[in-house]
Amino acid sequence: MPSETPTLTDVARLAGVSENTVSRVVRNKGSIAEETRRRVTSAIDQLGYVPNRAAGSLASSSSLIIGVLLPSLSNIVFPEVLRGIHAALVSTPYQPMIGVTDYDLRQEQKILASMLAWQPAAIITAGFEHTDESRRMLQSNRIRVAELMDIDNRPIDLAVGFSHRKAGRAAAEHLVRRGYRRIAYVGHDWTADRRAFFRYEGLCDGLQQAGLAVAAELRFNGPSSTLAGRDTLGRLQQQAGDVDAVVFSNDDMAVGGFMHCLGDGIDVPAQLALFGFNGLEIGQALPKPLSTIRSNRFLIGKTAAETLLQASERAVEPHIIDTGFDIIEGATA
Amino acid sequence: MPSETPTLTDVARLAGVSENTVSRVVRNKGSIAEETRRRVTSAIDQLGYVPNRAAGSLASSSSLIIGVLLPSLSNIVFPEVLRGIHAALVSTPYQPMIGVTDYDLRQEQKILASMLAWQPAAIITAGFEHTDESRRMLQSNRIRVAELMDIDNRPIDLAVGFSHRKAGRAAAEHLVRRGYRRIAYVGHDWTADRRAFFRYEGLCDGLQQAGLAVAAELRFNGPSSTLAGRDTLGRLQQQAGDVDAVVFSNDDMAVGGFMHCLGDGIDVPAQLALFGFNGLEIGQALPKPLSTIRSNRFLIGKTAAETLLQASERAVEPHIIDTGFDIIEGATA
DNA sequence: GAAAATTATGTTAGCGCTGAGATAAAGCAT
DNA sequence: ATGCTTTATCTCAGCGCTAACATAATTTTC
Repeated sequence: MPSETPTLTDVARLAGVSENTVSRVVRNKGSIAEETRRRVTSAIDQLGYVPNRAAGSLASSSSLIIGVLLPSLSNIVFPEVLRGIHAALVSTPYQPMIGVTDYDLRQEQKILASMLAWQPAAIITAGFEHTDESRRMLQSNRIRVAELMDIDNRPIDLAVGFSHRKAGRAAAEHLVRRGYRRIAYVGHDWTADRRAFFRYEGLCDGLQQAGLAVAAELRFNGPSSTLAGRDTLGRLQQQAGDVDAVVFSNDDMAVGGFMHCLGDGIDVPAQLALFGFNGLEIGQALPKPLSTIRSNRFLIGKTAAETLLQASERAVEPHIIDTGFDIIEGATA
Repeated sequence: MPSETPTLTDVARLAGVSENTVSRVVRNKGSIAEETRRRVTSAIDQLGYVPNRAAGSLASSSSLIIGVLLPSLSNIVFPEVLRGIHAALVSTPYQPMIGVTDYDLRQEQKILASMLAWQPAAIITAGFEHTDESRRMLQSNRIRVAELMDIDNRPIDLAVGFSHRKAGRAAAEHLVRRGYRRIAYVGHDWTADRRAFFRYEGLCDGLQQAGLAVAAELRFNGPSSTLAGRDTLGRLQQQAGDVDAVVFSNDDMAVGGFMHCLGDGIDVPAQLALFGFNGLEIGQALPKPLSTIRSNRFLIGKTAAETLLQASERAVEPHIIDTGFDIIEGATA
C-alpha cells in the first residue's frame, strides 16, 4: 500500500501489466489493446497517479517545458504574447517556464543557459537580438526555436510576427492620405526596443514616398510610458510649433500625448493629429478613440506555440509566419 | 573527448575528483578544500558544464522550479506580481513556471496537478480560493505555498498582501474627510474577483462609520476594463443623478470613468469626484492625476518569493506579511 | 598522546521513467 | 500448414544526478 505518491510501478502492479505498458498508455504511444488501456487508466484514476516529469525528462532527455524569454513584463504587450502562448499550451502537457531579460542580451544569455539545463522542448523568444553565445546555444541545440514579434530578420528556426517597417510605412500612408503634411515623431529609447526603430524607418520611407520627411522628432531617453509620451510631446511642441500630426512610437506614448493635448486645450485632431501603435484598449477608451495600428500580440504567441508543437524537428529552411496588422481608423488622425 | 553536453562525470574526471565532490561544489554544499574547489570550477568552465536539472530533481525529489498560478495576464496587476517574483528569483537558480487559471478554480486545480508533477520547490498563487482537491494537494505536499494579494484569510503557509477591506475603508475615510457625502460605487463582476468585493465591503464599513451609505451603485457584468468603466459610469449617471463622488473597483474602471467625464464635459472633481484603486501609471498620467490607492504588486511578488526561499520548510503556524498600501491624493477626489 | 570531533573526500545505490530490443500472440498470404 | 508481417506486451539497462554512509586526513580536547 503506497502511502507516498504512486509511481508507474504501483500503477503497473495494480493493472497487472508491465511498467512500460503503463508508460505507453500515459504517453499515448505505440499500440495498446483497448482492454489493457482501460485497465491501466482505471488503475491510474484509482491511485491518482501523476507522472514524475523529472524522471521522464531524464530518461527521454527532453522535457515538456517551453522556455519563454521576454524582454519585459511592464509593457502589457509581452504579457499578452505570453497569454497567447499559454492559450496554445493549456490543453497540452507542456508548461511554460518564463524568463525576463530586461532588454539585456547578457541577461538573456544567462537565463537561456539555465533554461536549456531543463532540456526544454522549445524556446520562444521575443526578438532576434542575441549574443553570439546565445545564438550558438540555440543553433547547436536542435530544439525548436521561435523568434517573435518581427519578421524583418532571418530567424534561426521560426519567426512569427509582422513587418514593423511595413507598419511604419502604413502609418505614414494613412496620415498622408488624410492630408497631413507636417508630420512629427515622438518616441522612446530604441536601443532596447529595436522594433520601434524599424517602425520609425518605415515611417521615414513612407513619408519619402510622398515627397515628405519627418518634420520634427523627439525621443524620450528611457522606456515608453504614458507619462513619457505626455512630457515628450510637450517638449516637442515648445521646440517645433507648426506640426499638424504626430506619430508616436506606441500607444502608451500616444495616450500620454493625448493627455498633454487635453491639458493644454489642444483640439485633436483639428489642431494636432495623433497616431499610435499597438491598438491597446486604453487608446480605444479615450474620449476620441486613438488612430493606431493593431498588432496581434495574442495571436503571435498562440501561433508560435502551436506551430512549434506541430513538429519536434526543425525544417531545413527557417520558416516565417506573418500575422499581419490592421489600421484602426480611430478619431485622432 | 565528450562531443555531447558534458556531465558531472566529465567534470569529475577532468578535475581528478569524484562526481560527488563536483556535485557538492556546484551546489555549494558541505565543506570543500579551497584548492579542490578551484580545480573543479576551472574544469566546469573549461567544459562549459551546465547541470542537468531533470537528473538533479529526480535524485533529490525536488526541483528548482517555483510554480506560479495567476488568475489572468490581461490585467496588468498580475504581470507586475510576476515581475516581482522574477526579480527575487533572477539571481538564484530557481525558475518560475507559470500557469494562468482564467479565474477558474477547476482550471487552477488542473494546472496545479501538472505543476506538482515537477516537484517544485514552492507554489505561489494569487488568491485564496481553491477547490477542496487543490487545497488537499497543497496541504499534503509539504512544499512551501504562498497565497498572494490578500491577507483577509488564513493562509495554508504564507500570505503576502494587504487587507482589501482596510483599503476600501481608507477610500471611504478619504472621501468623507474631503467632504463628499453622496458617494456611489462603480464596479465589475466580483464573483471572479473576490478582492474587489472585499474592498466594497470595506467601503460600506467606512461609510457606515461616518453615518453614510453607498448612494448608488452599478456593477458591470464582466471583467474590469477602461471601456467598462466609461460605460458603467455613464449608465449610473442616467439612473442616479445627485452623486458627488464615485469609488471605482479599480483604476482601469476609474480611468474609464474619467474618460466619460471628459466626453460629457463633467468637471472633475468639482461636479464629480473619482476614486480608483491600484495606483496604475495610466491613472497618474491623466490631465488630473487620479486619486487612488497604491497596491504594491511588485513588492508583493518579490516579498513572497524571497520569503519562500528563506526556508525550505513550513513553519508550524501560517505566516502573514502585510505589504500595506498608500493613499495617492491625486486631483480627482 | 589517545579519544573525540571536525573536515574533506570517496563509494554506492537508487530516484522514476523511457528507449531499444526481445518475445509472444495473432493475422495473413501462399 | 508454413513463413512473414503486424500487433501487443515485456525485459532491462541506464539517463545524470544526489543522499546516505563510509573512509581518510586533520584538528581539537583534556
